[in-house]
Amino acid sequence: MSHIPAGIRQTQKEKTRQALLDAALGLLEGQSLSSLGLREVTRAVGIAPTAFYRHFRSTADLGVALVEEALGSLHEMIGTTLAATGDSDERITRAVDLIADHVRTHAPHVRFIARERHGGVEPVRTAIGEQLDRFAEEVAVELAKHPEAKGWSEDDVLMLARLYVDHMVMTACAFLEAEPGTEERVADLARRQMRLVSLGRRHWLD
Amino acid sequence: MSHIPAGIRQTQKEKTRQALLDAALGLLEGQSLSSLGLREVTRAVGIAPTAFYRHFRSTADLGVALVEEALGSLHEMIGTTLAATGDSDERITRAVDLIADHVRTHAPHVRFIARERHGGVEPVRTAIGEQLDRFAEEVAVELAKHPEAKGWSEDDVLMLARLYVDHMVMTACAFLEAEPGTEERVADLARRQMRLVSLGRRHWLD
DNA sequence: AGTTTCGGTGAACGCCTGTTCACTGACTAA
DNA sequence: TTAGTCAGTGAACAGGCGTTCACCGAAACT
Repeated sequence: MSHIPAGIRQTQKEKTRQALLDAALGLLEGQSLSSLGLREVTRAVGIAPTAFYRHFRSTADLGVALVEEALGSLHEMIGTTLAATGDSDERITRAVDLIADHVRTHAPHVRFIARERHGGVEPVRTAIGEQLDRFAEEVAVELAKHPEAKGWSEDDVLMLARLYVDHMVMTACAFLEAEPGTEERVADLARRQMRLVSLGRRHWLD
Repeated sequence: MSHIPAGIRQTQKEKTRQALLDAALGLLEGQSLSSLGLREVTRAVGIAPTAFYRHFRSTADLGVALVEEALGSLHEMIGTTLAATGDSDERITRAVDLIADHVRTHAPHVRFIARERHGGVEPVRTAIGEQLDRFAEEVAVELAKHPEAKGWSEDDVLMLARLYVDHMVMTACAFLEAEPGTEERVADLARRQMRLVSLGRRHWLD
């Protein structure tokens, strides 16, 4: 008997909710959230359309939940990656490999974020923007710890952090759209771009 | 009597076609192309739904036409901007101002491109991707002309060009989402990021 | 054991959609 | 002047949509 109830009822509800999220994510591989129908999702799960309302107020609400699922778990990953040791090139290689891996294992999630970041559903756009802002702040904190950040203004650190985060998103999108077999070309491009940025970083205070 | 006929008929058809594009662009401020209905567009123009087919095969077809309208005219602008004289900082300032201006005067077009670049309609995604590829190549040609490109491999020039183009798109999106009054902060961030990239560029061959 | 809670149901509401078809009537070309 | 072209029409079809409501039955609480 656990302290948290987690009865049969709550468990089933969570399972159905997850099924709805999974089904929606699948359907969203080929369309945008603003054209995703509630009936479409419930049909894919095998429940009545009305049951949808027991879990989400609307498809926009479901979208926000998907943002959480797609990006919520990435915060700690970013922290540990940046805190890792190694010289600049090693860290760049590791970062790009990590992005490639993540896109490979979570393609639908990444596609959803790329699509809805500037998509037609305002609450979802906002949710993604907030998550990316958080990423940038977290990256900034890690960058500030590094000895290379000595003499940098707080604003300039954040500027660099945003550049890294946006480049990360850009790279993820490039992997997503890469024809099978051309991923290494994308990775090589991303690494060289990051190397150039790192070079600029080292000479920022000249 | 012009050599090109351009009779009353053809003129009217072109006018209606443009009205359809304009109406669609307006409707697309609040939704994605994949959820845009053909009836919705014709209703906004004030013609029968069936008349839509006289101009476009589908809404995807209309989307591709919108890509042409939004990006087709930008090629020469990019060329002249990069060919302009001035030191690095002046050129950066001018480029960012140009982006800000363009977003101000063509917000719906920019929003459409941002939204559909990774949107749910494949032909439109492809059309945007092709235009951005062309931009990158054109930027690469201009960069190669510059004395700073001495000793650079062709591949590295293209790498830098892609970074500039993607940063341009990123900046345009940032202007789009900037709260009124915060545009100068966005511009300042973009300029510093470009300055850092330019710094990396200068030390690439060290 | 009795009562309440609540995830899921199925019918029904009014409205929307893309596409077809035969059609009209102003412009065009002979 | 006559014949043809063709942008735009309006009705009809067969479906889709989001949302409402009263209802069921098993789990949860007392």
